[in-house]
Amino acid sequence: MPELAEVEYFRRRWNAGLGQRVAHVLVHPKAGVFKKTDATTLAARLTGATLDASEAAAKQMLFRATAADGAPLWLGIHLGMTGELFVAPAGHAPRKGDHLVLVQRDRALVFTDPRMFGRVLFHEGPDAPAWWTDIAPAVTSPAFSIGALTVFLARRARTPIKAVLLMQERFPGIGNWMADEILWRAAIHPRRPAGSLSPDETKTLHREIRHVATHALRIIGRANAPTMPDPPPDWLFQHRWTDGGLCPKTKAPLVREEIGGRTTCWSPARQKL
DNA sequence: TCCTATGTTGTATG
DNA sequence: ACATACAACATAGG
Repeated sequence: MPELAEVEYFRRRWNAGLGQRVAHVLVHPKAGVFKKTDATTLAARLTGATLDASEAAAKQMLFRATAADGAPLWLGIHLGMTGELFVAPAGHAPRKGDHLVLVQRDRALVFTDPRMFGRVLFHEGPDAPAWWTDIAPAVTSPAFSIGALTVFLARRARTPIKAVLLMQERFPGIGNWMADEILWRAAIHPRRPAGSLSPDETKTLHREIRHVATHALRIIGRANAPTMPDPPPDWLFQHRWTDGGLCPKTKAPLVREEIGGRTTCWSPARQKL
């Protein structure tokens, strides 16, 4: 489920636990989400630690904590395809798929992920780990310039633009639905080779990447609702999975096909090859 | 039963 | 070394 804005939404769900001590930690150490982490060490070091702050970048979240002995701890979570964070009562009994639970006095912070494409990362030390600092600059930051975009498209010249937009090394946080939303707004066909975009199209693409990211963060990422809000009905998002769905701009039928290994939805009336 | 799924990574090939 | 394409991971729900 989670792309840029959904990750931000889930990150904020754990805000209730910031500034609070972790009384104990429940893990399923053999779960696939701990493939890159020693779950036993993580559980031992987070027990008695205090959660200090959190951030989101790309599709990852970082929770900073201070161990009982004062050491700085860094907990990373990637939600994969089906991961979620939620807050439960302190007595929460972990169910299948609840891979990591930070139990505090007044609540339990739960990471659940049935499909287990998500990952938990852990680091101890004064400096932020590479898995956090190596994340590419946000598409809403000045570093994401038209020049940088142009260079990247040229390098991936023969790949369909849809597949290129999913590359996290340049478009951190963009996922399947955001990529389709961006191309639909920019009126660019998802099969267009990345190297075939004109300077004007590149400029439009750049503008719409920022537009979709900014507004998704505003609508979904900043929401406080207990269930995640959807974008408004004039976004492609609301229509992309409906059989016989119509383009909100042209009212013509939408099309779904696999491009770059992912189901892609577009409006043939406004996105031409 | 069969198909799909808002993601990443390893591997083969050019 | 770099670009490109695709299978594999694991599970639930329609």
